[in-house]
Amino acid sequence: MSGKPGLRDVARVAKVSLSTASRALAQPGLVSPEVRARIEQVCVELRYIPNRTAKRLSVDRSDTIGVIVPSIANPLFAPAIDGVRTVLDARNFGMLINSAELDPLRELKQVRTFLEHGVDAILTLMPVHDEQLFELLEYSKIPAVFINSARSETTHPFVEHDNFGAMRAMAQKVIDAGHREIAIISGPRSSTPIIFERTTAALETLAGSGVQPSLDWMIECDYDPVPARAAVRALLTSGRVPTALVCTGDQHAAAAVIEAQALGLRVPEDISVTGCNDVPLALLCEPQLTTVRLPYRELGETACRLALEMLEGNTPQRRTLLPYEVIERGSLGRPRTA
Amino acid sequence: MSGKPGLRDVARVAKVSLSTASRALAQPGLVSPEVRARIEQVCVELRYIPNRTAKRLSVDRSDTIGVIVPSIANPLFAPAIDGVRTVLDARNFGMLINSAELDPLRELKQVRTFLEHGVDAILTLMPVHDEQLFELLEYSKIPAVFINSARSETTHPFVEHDNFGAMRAMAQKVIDAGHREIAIISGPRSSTPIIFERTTAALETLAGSGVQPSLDWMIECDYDPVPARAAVRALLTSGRVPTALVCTGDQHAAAAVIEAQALGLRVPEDISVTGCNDVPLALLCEPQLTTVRLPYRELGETACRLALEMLEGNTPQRRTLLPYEVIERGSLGRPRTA
DNA sequence: CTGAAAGCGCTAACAA
DNA sequence: TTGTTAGCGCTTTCAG
Repeated sequence: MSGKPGLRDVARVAKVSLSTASRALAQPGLVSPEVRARIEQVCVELRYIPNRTAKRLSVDRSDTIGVIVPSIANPLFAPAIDGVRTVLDARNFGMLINSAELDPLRELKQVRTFLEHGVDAILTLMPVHDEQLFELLEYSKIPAVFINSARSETTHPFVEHDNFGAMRAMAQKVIDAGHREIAIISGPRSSTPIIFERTTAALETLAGSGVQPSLDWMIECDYDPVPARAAVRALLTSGRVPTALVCTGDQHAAAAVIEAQALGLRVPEDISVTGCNDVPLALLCEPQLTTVRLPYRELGETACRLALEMLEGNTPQRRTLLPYEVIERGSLGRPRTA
Repeated sequence: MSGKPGLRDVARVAKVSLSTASRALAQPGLVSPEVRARIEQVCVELRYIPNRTAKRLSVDRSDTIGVIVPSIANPLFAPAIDGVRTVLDARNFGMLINSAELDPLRELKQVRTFLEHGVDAILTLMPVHDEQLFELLEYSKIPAVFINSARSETTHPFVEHDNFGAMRAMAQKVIDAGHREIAIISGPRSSTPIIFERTTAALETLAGSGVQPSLDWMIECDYDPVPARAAVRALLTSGRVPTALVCTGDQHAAAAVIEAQALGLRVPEDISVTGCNDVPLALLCEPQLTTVRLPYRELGETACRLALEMLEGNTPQRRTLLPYEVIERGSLGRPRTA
């Protein structure tokens, strides 16, 4: 009774056996009301704090799930993580989180660490994975769900945005508005399949209307404001100016609006701009961004629910595609010549 | 040997005792090289994954720390969390994270959960706390460090930005530029002491130069783009227009720039705007924001280091004040009349 | 340098 | 309904 009180102490003080005390807390129904009340009473008197580590060791369940994100700092993932947290919270589960910094080998290592820590399931938002990861997951038989990185070769459930559909819809809007002189601004296409998917969707959609952006109208650049703005400026100051800028992310779109205006172009009268994701920034722009909303919070919530379902022994659907929604605001208009 | 291999299996295959196997991994120096090599060999053959839960139970150390944030979604905290992660990563520690949603009672509950999970230390970014929290922390004797919420009554180390100094410096710059007609835009002052501190610093600095903003030039509003813009618009369209807008956050400043421009005012020629924090958004504005940089990543890093130091038995300094840096960009100029 | 044995705090048969 | 007992997988004295 020197250190922290354990269940053993509770039992002694309440004059019951260790197992009765254990049951009183875990399966209250199996203990007589009076005894249970007494035990609960003693718990607060002694300020008993259950030791989950010990519990975990006997039941081989940690009530904790591990989440791997490509980067904690990316604001896009914040709502997704928060979605996970929300559903975990309701179940009193803990969340171990780690950032793989976009490095598949780091992800692999982190999964191993999660395994050591005994997480019950793993969620990953990494866009690409190392081959060994799948082997490890299969070997350890731990439930895992993949967010935004489909794997046709494996059986793990995955949930993703309809990136293709979203971008196609957005591009179609631009076409429908009458634009034909269209430039595309995307993030580094090689970095993640998602950006590649969005770019492809845009391109295919334009092609469907006979529009084929020239190479210098297909820009890849980083998301930081400075390089993004520089890229837009370069595009807008070197020769022919498109009537519309289709961006694969709101960051780029915002940079485009700002930079276009700085060059004296009016948005959308002189040039239209569209984004993707619908982050808060889209509302800060003037005009506000016409964009496609992609539900990031739901991404996390859904993935987490799938994982919990697996923990209960069910086999959830393998693929979950989250819907998009085109949000029409002010940054898309008709081209001047139309 | 049916389920996952344990250290016991490793030992058997390597033909050594359980304790030798344990030592080989934990204190390699105490085991003869040949034996150690054999054991390590077997570990990979068997794909042995150490069980930290078991280890934790015997050594009463989890190599995990718990972090509580007011909100995961707030992009300001992301770098701080990432800072924590970075230093934890280097030590192979895990991070349990939770959001208290700005509710001190939730924080209390989450600390309790962390305690159950056996975290070695706790970091909290919550701005305010419930009284019981301190009692619980003291009772459980767990190392805890407070981020951005100083508590003179307790002995826990805390690290914070020099919010007062930062805002005073920024306000002084505005005064020095010649402004006297100054409005202040802040977040809900009651929500967190930090905002209150910044506002107070600004106010006191202005007062030092005999400037006393009228009540309708002291605006409190939410951080979301829409309410922020609305608030700025109201300010700018109702009577006298200030020559400078001092904002306690870049979000507000960005909204101010946008909205001022939408009303036909030039920044900084007609109206100057200053921010605080120096988030990426500051670079997206045109002109870019003159602001004060507050190191969020370091906030997390430092706090985490302090916690680790405590874990090693040291007693780190109680207060750590992080430096600010005024960043002069384009949104602050001289007033037109000056 | 290596092995045997005693737990860490809790759960879960199995008995009573 | 309650108690007894045997672990969960690992670390760690204490001997050898």
